Amino acid sequence: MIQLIRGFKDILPTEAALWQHIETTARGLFEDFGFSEIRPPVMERTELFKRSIGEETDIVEKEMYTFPDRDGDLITLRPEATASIVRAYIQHKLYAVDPVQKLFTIGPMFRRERPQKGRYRQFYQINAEVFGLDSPWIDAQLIFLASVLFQRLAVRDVAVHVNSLGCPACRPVFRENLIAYLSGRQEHLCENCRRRSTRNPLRVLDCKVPACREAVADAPAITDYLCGECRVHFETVQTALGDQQVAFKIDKRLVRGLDYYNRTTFEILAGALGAQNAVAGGGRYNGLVEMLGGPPQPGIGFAVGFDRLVEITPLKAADFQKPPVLFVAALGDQAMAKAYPWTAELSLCGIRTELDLTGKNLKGLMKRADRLGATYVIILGENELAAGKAMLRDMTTKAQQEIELSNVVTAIQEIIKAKSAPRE
RNA sequence: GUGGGUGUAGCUCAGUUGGCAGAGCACUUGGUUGUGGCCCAAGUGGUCGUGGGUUCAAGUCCCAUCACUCACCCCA
Repeated sequence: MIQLIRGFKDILPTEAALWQHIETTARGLFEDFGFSEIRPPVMERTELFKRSIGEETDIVEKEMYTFPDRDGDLITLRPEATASIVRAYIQHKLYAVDPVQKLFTIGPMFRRERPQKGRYRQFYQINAEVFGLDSPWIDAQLIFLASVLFQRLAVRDVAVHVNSLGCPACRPVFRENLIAYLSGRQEHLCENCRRRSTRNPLRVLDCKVPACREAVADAPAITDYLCGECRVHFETVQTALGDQQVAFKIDKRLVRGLDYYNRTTFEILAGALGAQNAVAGGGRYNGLVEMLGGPPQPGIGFAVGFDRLVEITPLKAADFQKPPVLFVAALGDQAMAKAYPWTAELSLCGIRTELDLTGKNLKGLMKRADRLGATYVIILGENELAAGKAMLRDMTTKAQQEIELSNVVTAIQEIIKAKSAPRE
């Protein structure tokens, strides 16, 4: 048997219902806050990711699905969405229409890592990106949006971590100080961090090796080196979050893996996830648009790990299934010939109708209707045909009533709509 | 890329010292001529992940391999 590729997975019908619910919730939330959907392709020129994410990152160095196209051009399955969205913003000159663009997208990403809990080679993200705004209020709003999304999905026990990475004016100063600090304690650092301590010293701060954590416990904090503008920016973000009762923690070790971040960065962590505990992460990337050939417009965005969200929401897939409202039990060829057209009519009217074609006897059909969770069963057999009627059974009350075959479609519609209307 | 754990029916899992391949659930049929859930009975269903080795005999022991899984690393 041919099996699916390692690290990939099927979203089966029973789970897909919950996925749809999460997607609908996210979509509705973003739209209410003025975001529009964008759907970039899942493949791009390799160069795009190299330049945006950074040559020295793990993603680019060893995790991308990259291969030559027929003509020899290198193309890559996207490991994240921001690069593509920035590319689209530039390529279609969206900034010319309005530099301010608030966009979201939902779709699969690909990274060739070793699979484990909460980590797949094809995984899904909900992304939100905002271009053209440098205001700290939008930083806060994005963090707020992410936390509202979790609330709406009944997710509890998440921790919002925020930090500021400064800007080209202040980060270099911090960087120099950090390098100086690290050079004095090389012997306490792991092999990775020794290598990183000059090349990418900020990454040392979030190393999880206990010895490294200890060694950098009293390392200089970026927040002490912020320039005036960055300081005010960061403070305003905090004020806004506080005003909206978003609980957060300043995490001076939060530096994040992608090269393009500056100023605000944040992560949302969930305890229930095990080692892969980040459900969302993002930050500001002023300069990225320009670096990729666009105008100097600021940007900020975040990604939510869809698969991880599915794992931590207490919502149950079973609650989102859509069982048939009406199950049609037609006994015999004549009954089937009669039932077939009006069954389709009911479906076209928006009533979930299941015309059973298994050819079982009535007992078997009733059993099947029950298992499918049908609200009503309509029985059409020889007796009913002879009388010009069909028998409608309410599966919860067991009450049965006869329906005239002459106007069976409208009669059933009225009964079903009368019952479901009060719930609106 | 590196380590640990696990692979037996559709699902969840037993399987003793190496000695006939098992249970519960699900499914099919019947008990009930055309009425579901509960109950009872019978039945269907197996490349014991795969390949090799040891043995009179392997689900069980050995080697290899694949898959899944958890962790390292990194991130959503």
